[in-house]
Amino acid sequence: MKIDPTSKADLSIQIAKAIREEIMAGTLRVDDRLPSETELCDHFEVSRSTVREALKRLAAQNLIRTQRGASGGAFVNRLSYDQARGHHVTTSTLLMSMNEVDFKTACEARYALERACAPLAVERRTADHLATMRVEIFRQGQPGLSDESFCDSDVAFHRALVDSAGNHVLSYQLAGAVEATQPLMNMITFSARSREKIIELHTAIADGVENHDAELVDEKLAELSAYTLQLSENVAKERSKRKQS
Amino acid sequence: MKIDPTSKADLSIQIAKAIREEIMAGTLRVDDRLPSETELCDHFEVSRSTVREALKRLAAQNLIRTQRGASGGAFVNRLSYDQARGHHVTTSTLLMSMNEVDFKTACEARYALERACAPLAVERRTADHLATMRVEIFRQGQPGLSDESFCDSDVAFHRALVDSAGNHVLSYQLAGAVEATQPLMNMITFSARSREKIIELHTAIADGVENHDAELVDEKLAELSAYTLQLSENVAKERSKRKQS
DNA sequence: TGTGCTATTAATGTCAGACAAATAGAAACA
DNA sequence: TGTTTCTATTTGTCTGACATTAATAGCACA
Repeated sequence: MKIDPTSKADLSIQIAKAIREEIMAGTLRVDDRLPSETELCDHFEVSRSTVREALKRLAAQNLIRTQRGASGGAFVNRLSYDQARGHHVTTSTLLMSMNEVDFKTACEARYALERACAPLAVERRTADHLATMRVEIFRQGQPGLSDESFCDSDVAFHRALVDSAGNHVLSYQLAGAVEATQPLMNMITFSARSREKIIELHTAIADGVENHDAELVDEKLAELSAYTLQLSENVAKERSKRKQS
Repeated sequence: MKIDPTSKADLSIQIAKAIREEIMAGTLRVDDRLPSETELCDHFEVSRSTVREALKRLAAQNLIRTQRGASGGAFVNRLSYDQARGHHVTTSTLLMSMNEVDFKTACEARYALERACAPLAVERRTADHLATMRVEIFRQGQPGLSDESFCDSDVAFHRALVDSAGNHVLSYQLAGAVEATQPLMNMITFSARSREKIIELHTAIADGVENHDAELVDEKLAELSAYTLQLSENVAKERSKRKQS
């Protein structure tokens, strides 16, 4: 746990790196307490501000949490799936918006991954997951539902589908693909799409999951993908037409 | 862009959040310069240390970069796929090690996703991707190759496979699943596994990709998955046996 | 003896002010 | 014109102080 004083990198970066490596190597374990800021100052021979900036870097990655008061300090944080998912979605969203990922690419990735979950989902779905899916479908059919709420419900439906595969790792990895692309997709297509058509496909998917019919689910997901893609192309055409005129 | 002075959350957290939201909303765009630290102090009515801690939080997430000197400052960073991938792999690795994800879950998630890429990979693979795969297979066959190098080559092979799907979003999302689980899988199984068997499967996969034979690739990936799982079970049995004696 | 209040203490959070270092651009100079 | 020097601006680091929070030990009192 040393830093290189000759390096030109910022001290707080080096210190954050040193501590991060201890966490990843397992030297520092979950819920272990880090030395106090003052002790870290002595150890790394830097000022408290520098140590604090390093700790904030780690906190921003959810690697540590801090607590005030006597017997407080910085503790190695157990990375929860929820925290990690939130981060993952944020990053994925930014990645796509900043790099101007085209709709087709996002859509393709998203459905490819979601379809990979389908076989596991139909095998393991619980009554709970099924109920969530049905509830969301019901919501989607309510008249007067705002576009935004419809989007939210759409995300919740797909999340239930993914979660029903009963694999935390899979759910986490998919969150980035599904939840980050969904709003993008909704933004582009919700003006043009038919809720009835979506609800019909969602219902078929839920039925497939309920009856352990992997093929049906796969087929309907493919349809959903094709429909979404078709919509986006229509919207794009419409836009270029409007531009010309 | 305001913070709530009555909130009990740390100021630096609130400030980071405020700025992050501007980035996500698009008010601050890629390469835009943030106000200087002094200006941010004035705006949020906090001290410079607090502003700096907030900026470090954002920097830790690669949302901004900073530059010293006149006309320096903090700039909105374009999230590159590589940066994001690195982060994603780190987080995924920690998530799995901290939550003691069992091997079966990790393996299942990983191959489910990788198989989802196969159809696209066989369709779009370039000569480049194919060459990378062949090179890695060749490396894997070299006698005297260390276990570690074999692992690295294994990761490189699978990454080439995923990349050949020609979808950046997909590659990014898969990095977490493939690169984070691979070392775990290697650690557990490399003592017991047969390199010949792995190389044979890799070769079959490369052949399948070359000949646009999606079914073959899918089948061989399934075999690889089954073989890895089998190995891990043997290792587990071996261990429990040793424990008893 | 037990219980509730208080003082202590140790830790993080925030502030203020200073200097160091880097860097771009302006100014001076050859 | 090209080069060097100076200057202004901005981030990086240091120092020292005080505020806030929270556990704990000690004390007074029933």
